[in-house]
Parts: sequence; C-alpha cells; structure tokens
Amino acid sequence: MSSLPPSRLRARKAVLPSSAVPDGTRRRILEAALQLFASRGFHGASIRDLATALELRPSALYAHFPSKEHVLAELVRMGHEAHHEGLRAALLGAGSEPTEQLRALVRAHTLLHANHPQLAVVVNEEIHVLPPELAAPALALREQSSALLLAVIERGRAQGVFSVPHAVVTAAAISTMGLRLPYWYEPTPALDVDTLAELHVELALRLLGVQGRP
Amino acid sequence: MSSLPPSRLRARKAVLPSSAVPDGTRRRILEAALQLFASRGFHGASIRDLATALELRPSALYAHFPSKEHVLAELVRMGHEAHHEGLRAALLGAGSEPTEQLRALVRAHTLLHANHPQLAVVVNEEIHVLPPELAAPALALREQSSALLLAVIERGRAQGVFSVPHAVVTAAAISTMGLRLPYWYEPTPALDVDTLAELHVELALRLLGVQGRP
DNA sequence: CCTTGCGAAACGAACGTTCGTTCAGATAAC
DNA sequence: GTTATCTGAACGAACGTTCGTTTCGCAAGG
Repeated sequence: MSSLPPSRLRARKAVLPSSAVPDGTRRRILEAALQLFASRGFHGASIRDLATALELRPSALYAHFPSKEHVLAELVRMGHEAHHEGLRAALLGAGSEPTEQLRALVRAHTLLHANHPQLAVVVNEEIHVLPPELAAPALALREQSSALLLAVIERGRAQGVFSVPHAVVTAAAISTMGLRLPYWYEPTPALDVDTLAELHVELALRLLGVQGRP
Repeated sequence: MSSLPPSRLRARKAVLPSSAVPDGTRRRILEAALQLFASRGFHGASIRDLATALELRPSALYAHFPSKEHVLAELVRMGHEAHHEGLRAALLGAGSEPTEQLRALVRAHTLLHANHPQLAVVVNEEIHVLPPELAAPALALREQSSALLLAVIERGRAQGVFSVPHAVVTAAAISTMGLRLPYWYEPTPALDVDTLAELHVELALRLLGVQGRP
C-alpha cells in the first residue's frame, strides 16, 4: 500500500534550485551536504563525511559556515524560499479562475518536488533538528504556501466550481501527492516530470469534484 | 501548500499496535524507543536518552536487545507486520466488488496511520539506517501491501468500475494520503479518526473516477 | 622581470564531549 | 541457589569544533 524508496536518493546528484548561490566552495558544500543529508539524514552524515565527499579536511568547512547546523539551515531556507516563490509565480501567471489557479499550483508543486527530490526530503524531514530560531522563517513560509492552496479551494467552492466534503483534508491530499514524490518517483521516458505534473493536475481536479475535463 | 508539523510528535505517548509483545521491560523499551525515534530520529536519540526515559542505566538495555539497531529493527518489523496484516484482514472482510475492497483498504490504511503516527514515522523514515539484511523483510512486506492496492485498482479498471489515467500514480496518491497523516493530523472532536477515514475513502473513490456515491 | 606582501583558503593536529557497547559484580525474585 | 535483571565503571571510536601554520594566486614596488 505504500511506495518503496529506491535507496533514499543515494544515486542521483543533488541540484540546488536557486541560482542565487554563486559558484565556488560554498555552493559545492551546500550541494554535497544536500546529497548527504538527503541520503543519510542530518545526524547520520558527519562533518568528516561531508569533507571527504568534497575532498577537503573537516576544518576547511568552517571558513564557509559557522557550524554544521547552519549548513542545514541554509538548505532549509533555500528550499522553502524556492517552493514558495515557485507557487507564487505560478499563481501570478494563472488567470482569475479557481480551476486555472489550481492547475498552476499543482503543476508547480509537483515539478518542484520531482525536480529537486533531495531538497524536498531534507526540508521536510530535517527541519526538526534546527533550533526554533533557525526553523521559524521556514515554517512561516510553509504556512503561507499552505494558505495559498486553501484560499484557491475556498474561492472555487464559493463559486460553485469545486465541491469538496472537507477543504482542509482535501488540501492535504493534494499537497501530499507532491510531497511524497521523492520517495517513489524517478523520471523515466515513460513517465517524465511534465506528464506526471499533468496527471497530478487531473487527480487534484478529481478530488475537487470538477466534472468536465479536456 | 504543505502541511505544518506540530513538533514532530513530541507530545503524544507512543502506543504499540501489536498485542504480540508481552508486558514487561522489553515492551517498555520498545515504546520509549518508538517515542524517541519518532521525535528525534534514530541517530538523534541516544542509548542514554532512551535509558533516561526508562529510568534505567544504559547497560541495562543490553539484557533485552543486542544493540540499538536491533531495537529499531524490531519496531520496523512490527510496524510493517501490523500494516500488512491490517490490510489483509480488511480485504478479507470486504466482498468481491472492487469498490468495497477499495473502501476497506483505504479505511484500514488511514486508521492505522492515524492511530499510530509515531510507528508510521519511524517505519518510513528510519528504515534506511538498517543494514540490508535487517531491512529486507520489512521491504518485502511493503511490496506486498503496495501490490494489494494496485491489484484492486487493476481489477476495478478491468471491470469498468474505476477509470484512472495512470494506475501507479493514482495508487501512489491514495497511499500517500495515509502516509502523510502523522505530519499534520491530530484527532479532534471536530475531525475524529473515523470521520477522517471516511473522508479518505470518499477522496480515493473520486481519484478512481467512481461516479455515484451515497 | 623579479621580488615582496597580503588575504583567502585549506591543512594538520588536537580539544573536550558524546557515542554505542562491554563486563564484573550487586540485587532481587522464586 | 539458581536465574533474570540492573548497576557502575570503563572502553575505544567517532563526534563537532578550534587553532596555529602552510599554501597559493595575485597585485604592487623596485
């Protein structure tokens, strides 16, 4: 009934979504840490593991980050920022109709999680190890992103285009389709990311009780 | 767009699903470990933390388990066993119609995850730290459970009662509704576990394109 | 053209702490 | 008096982190 994890993303190379981080050692550290934290967890990956992956000595890392926790905090921050920005942009590009807005949201949400599975895993599983002051900004963004979807659903319901028995549970179901992607999905020619995104759009509309579909 | 974690299940007391474990220190260890592993992760919770929670000295644990890893392995094994047994029993209790079988599967799946959130989290997040020989039996059970759902969907599709654009993606969506529950759901009078299970049944049927519903 | 000086980056070694685990002996129950 | 359980002390290993030193690219000065 559940979906099987390939081997927790050990294989694929980690890619940062944001181009805001300039090339250089700092970026290399973030990418290697992303890969390690995603595959072994924050506590399961040591500073020495990270240094080895980078062909550096452990002490060299401290010229770029004040602590191991701050590396994670930066990844978590970037992940939430990219996610929220992606959703916001998608919503802006859609029209005013709830159905189109929902299509845009689900498409963006799915593409982000399918294209950056490691970041999704780290953001969602390891944010708990951060002290509250480092986690707070990310949690605030998360709340905002969640509200975006719920607002679209409520508006569609008010207009009579959506019919849902329970908005919050339905929103959770839609959001979850994307969130769990890193644990089972791998792009193949038979099921590429764009096809997957359209499938999720279709499924989300079904959950919202939208009848006529192209 | 995502759902916010309360504080990773720190609050609630952990409950083992299986009555197969007799009362006694061994059971107390498993329950305390379940709570700790769920809230801090396997690597984030030390043997000393576990011993403190049990008001024991660390060395006392080794009279009951050969290693920390074996405690986790036992939890993972129990979790997968309870899950698979729950699904199997649900299917047996349902008739031969795919719709009824699906109702039963989703209901059981949701109830298990809603009633045992800590076990769900540990089983799904920490299985990766186990060496392959300890994880293999659980992974085999997981594959079987996953196949149960897919088989029902395929049968329903063959009979014309379900209409899905992509069986695997749809199965993943259904399964995922339950899997993510521990991260956002908490039972309240307004939304108790049985109501939630019925909502998930309704949503799953929508995903499968079932039209007429009571 | 060569030398000098400088700042950033990485090294090498070590720190104090915590980790999982072991084991001989005390304790309690039947 | 045997058996099951727990204690107290200790083990080596691994942890995150610090710090003084070394390396290196490059611009300025003679």
